[in-house]
Amino acid sequence: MKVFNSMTRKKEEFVPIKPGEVKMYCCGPTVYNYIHVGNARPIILFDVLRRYLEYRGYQVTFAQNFTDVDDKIIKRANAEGKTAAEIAETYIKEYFTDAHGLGVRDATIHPKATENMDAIIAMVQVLVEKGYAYEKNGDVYYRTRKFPRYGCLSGQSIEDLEAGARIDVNDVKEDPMDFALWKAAKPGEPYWNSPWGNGRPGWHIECSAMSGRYLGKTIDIHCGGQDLQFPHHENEIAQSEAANGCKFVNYWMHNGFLNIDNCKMSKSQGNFCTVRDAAAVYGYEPIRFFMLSAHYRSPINYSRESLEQAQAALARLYSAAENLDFLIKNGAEGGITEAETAVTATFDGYRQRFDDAMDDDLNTADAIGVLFELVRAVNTAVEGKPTRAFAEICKKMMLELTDVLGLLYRKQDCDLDCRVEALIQERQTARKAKKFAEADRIREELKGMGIELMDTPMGVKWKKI
RNA sequence: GGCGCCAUAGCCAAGUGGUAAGGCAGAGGUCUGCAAAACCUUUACCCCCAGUUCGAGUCUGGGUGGCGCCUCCA
Repeated sequence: MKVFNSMTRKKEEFVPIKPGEVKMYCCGPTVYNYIHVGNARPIILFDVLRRYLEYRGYQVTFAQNFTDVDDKIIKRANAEGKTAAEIAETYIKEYFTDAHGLGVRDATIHPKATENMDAIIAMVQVLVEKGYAYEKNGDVYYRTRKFPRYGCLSGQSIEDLEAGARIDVNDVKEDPMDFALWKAAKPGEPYWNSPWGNGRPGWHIECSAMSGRYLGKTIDIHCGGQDLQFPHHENEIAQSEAANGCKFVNYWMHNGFLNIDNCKMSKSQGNFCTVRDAAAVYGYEPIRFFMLSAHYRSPINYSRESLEQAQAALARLYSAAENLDFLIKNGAEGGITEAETAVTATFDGYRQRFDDAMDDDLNTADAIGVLFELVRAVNTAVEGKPTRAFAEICKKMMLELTDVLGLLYRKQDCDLDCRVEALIQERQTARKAKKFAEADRIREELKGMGIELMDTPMGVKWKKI
């Protein structure tokens, strides 16, 4: 498998540190609000990366943190008269509602900054002892000039970075590029005890500390949005490598932005749309499909049209899958025929092309193309009256690929199923008696329930619209 | 100022130098009591100009147009 490494800016063959195992870390959300559609992009994408690695036989340990102490959380807590912990807890819960809705599996571990203060403080201490950090009035700052590789990820020297830096008046710091590892507590803020007095961690240190604690000093893959490349990931490198004295990350992966009206969607710009709101209009799964329909490093534009196209494309997938379910119940008995065997013989080719696409830096768009080609082949092969056994093999093949992408996870509603089946029976009776007006009336009634019927030689199929 | 990205059909979007995947939308057809789904057919001067090459969407240079990071941000 090849992945584009943001550090070297090249596609590289992926070689894990330990054969058969992958340690990956993804920067998770700061929990002060519902996640927006832009936040969902890395969450979905790296869920697919994890699924694909597992599909290829790797044992994956995947850590995704929650930043649960931070200025924005504190600000919101104060505004609502709650504690920061309450705000964080609320939005962690909401995060999981959205993530599960989007078909995202839980990471192996979801560490929280507040539950890892010991590791964070210990790491800051090491940095101070090694001379990479200094304390000033209860704050601790990282001395960027002490770390020669600073800027390696963003491809910039400290001088270049400073030249473009916006005004940052802070007499406390030795250098404008220095960043906070620890912040002295201000009145009304949550704090923890430390060798430098009461305070809380800076944003960057938690990822270094938790990545080290849960995955080890050197990890295989570290991922996140492109906007984290600088300064967040740059700072993580500086912290981890200075403290641990070894390479921090072998492969850096960054996803492109999600735009809205061709502008970056971000909370700070206020042009964001929450996953919750988008899902209310389009459903969760089309959001996932939309994200995977383009390459992860390209910018994508969120729009009504894009989401509606994703809905329609997904409907084709569901329609094929449900068609197969129907045939598994109603198809011909007996072993698969010669003609059917000829079709299943082609399946390895689809799988291979799918894998090739995913191997090429996670080309999900290409992989989806292969999936649709498979769908057409299956749809064609299944015309007439196929055997149940054949339908079953086709379904299995299809699910094998959709599972890697995390698609087709929509649940069945058993209660609804029973009512629908009963009405379909009534309509069939009417049709046999050639009472077409009555039959059409029932079809309309079902349509009102969001159910669409399809008459076939093998019986009536139905689906949710 | 520094670093970097993108430009493929009406729309979305892949594409190891050998005359363009896939999806959506549109048109025609097959099937159907009527439908729906499905299937078949159909839709591309690959932003412009040079260059390298037997051959370029794909490489090089130069334009034009759009975008990102250098500040909290997925």
